[in-house]
Amino acid sequence: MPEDVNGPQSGSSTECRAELPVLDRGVVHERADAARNRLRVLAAAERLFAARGVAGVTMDDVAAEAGVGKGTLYRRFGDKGGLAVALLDAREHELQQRIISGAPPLGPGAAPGARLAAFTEAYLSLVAAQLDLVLLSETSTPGARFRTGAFAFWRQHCRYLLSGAGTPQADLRADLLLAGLTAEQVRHWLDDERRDLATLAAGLAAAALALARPAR
Amino acid sequence: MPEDVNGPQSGSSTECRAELPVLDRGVVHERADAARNRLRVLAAAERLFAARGVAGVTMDDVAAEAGVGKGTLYRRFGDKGGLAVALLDAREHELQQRIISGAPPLGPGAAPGARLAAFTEAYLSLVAAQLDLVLLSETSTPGARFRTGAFAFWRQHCRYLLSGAGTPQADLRADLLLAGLTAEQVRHWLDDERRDLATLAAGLAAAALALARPAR
DNA sequence: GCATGAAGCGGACTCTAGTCCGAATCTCGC
DNA sequence: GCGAGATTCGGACTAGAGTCCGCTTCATGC
Repeated sequence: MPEDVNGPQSGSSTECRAELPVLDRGVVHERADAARNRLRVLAAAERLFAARGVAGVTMDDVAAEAGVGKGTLYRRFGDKGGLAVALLDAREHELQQRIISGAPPLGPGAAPGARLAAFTEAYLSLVAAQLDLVLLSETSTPGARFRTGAFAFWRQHCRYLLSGAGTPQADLRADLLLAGLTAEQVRHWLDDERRDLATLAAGLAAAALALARPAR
Repeated sequence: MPEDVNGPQSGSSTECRAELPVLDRGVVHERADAARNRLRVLAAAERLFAARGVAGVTMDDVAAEAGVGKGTLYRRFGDKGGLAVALLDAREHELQQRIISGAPPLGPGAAPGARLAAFTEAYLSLVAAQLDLVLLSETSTPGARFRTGAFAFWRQHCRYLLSGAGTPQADLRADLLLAGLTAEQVRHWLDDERRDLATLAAGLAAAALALARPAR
């Protein structure tokens, strides 16, 4: 396991540091060739994934399409999951912004319960829209899910809202809610059980509220 | 993906068919050599896993230790996860029996909420006791978790209890609760966050009850 | 400019899961 | 018993993820 996963790469999130853990791994000095290759790889991966599906693309394919060696790929992104994380970065960041400074009920201003329900629906739809990538990012390595910066953000947000709602053991319940929003689980509901996304979102939002209610 | 995963192998669960989906794939005719090899493989796997840990054992190792070809291994168990499922079979079956015909609050007789809490704790401790095997069985293949017979049992049981408690969307919430009991999640709580098993059990049982409460 | 050391590069290599198919073995009807 | 046909066996083979390390390229101080 490399220590440099997603090195300098998400270089646009510095506001909001005080409140929530948004990562901006030091935007130290990225060498020109490194930057060029990073962009090439990301573009190549996006192209290939779109064309052949995430499962139909090997790391060799990505390296070849990007005109880069495999070593470069791995030095940069750690593993296949790291590549997925990098590709998801923009979308996740956008949702993070809506949470931090967007309009209620997702953004600040609404009651914690309402915000939690809104978050549940918004996050579910992000996952559903990028199912394969999220799945890859969560399962490439055991426990990968818990190690991404994005996860830390979602968890922290849920904990905050649950605490605000007076929920006992907010930490645990935040994890429980997020466990239900795993790509694997969402895929199961959507594909295997053929549930309707909107209905699922409503059901999960209701469940989140049940979880949030303070002890009687 | 083979179609014969875990063929004739869990040949001891026929009672309780009416109430819950316990699988006993036809105990048709297992050839003598096949039976001998199945036992050898299971014994070899148990030995190796105990000695070197699940992660430190390859399928080649198991085949060699069992004195059997790799083809045999795969024909029999489908993949590494199938082997784990077979190894877990006995333990899971025992819990299933306690649920079906054991003493309350786990067994019949107690109120649905109490049974749900008891199930949560009992299942959590089963998972914790066999973390590596359960992890393997759940993650060897995407969606593997949802395909095992054992999972169908746990889910059905939770659905039944939640319905009995008057919970809206019992199906969805059963899945949500079980999502919090995946090996990945449990491992995270136990190993990464170093939570205490007993406290975790209590917290999850409480969360299960919150999930179970009927809409106000 | 240019020397120099650090960072980045890339492709050959390893390791393991999973597949395939000819050969061996078993079961059943006679 | 015994032959026929299906089932099982087993090890060589494939594919793809991830590692390694000598070579190249860059950025900085002079």
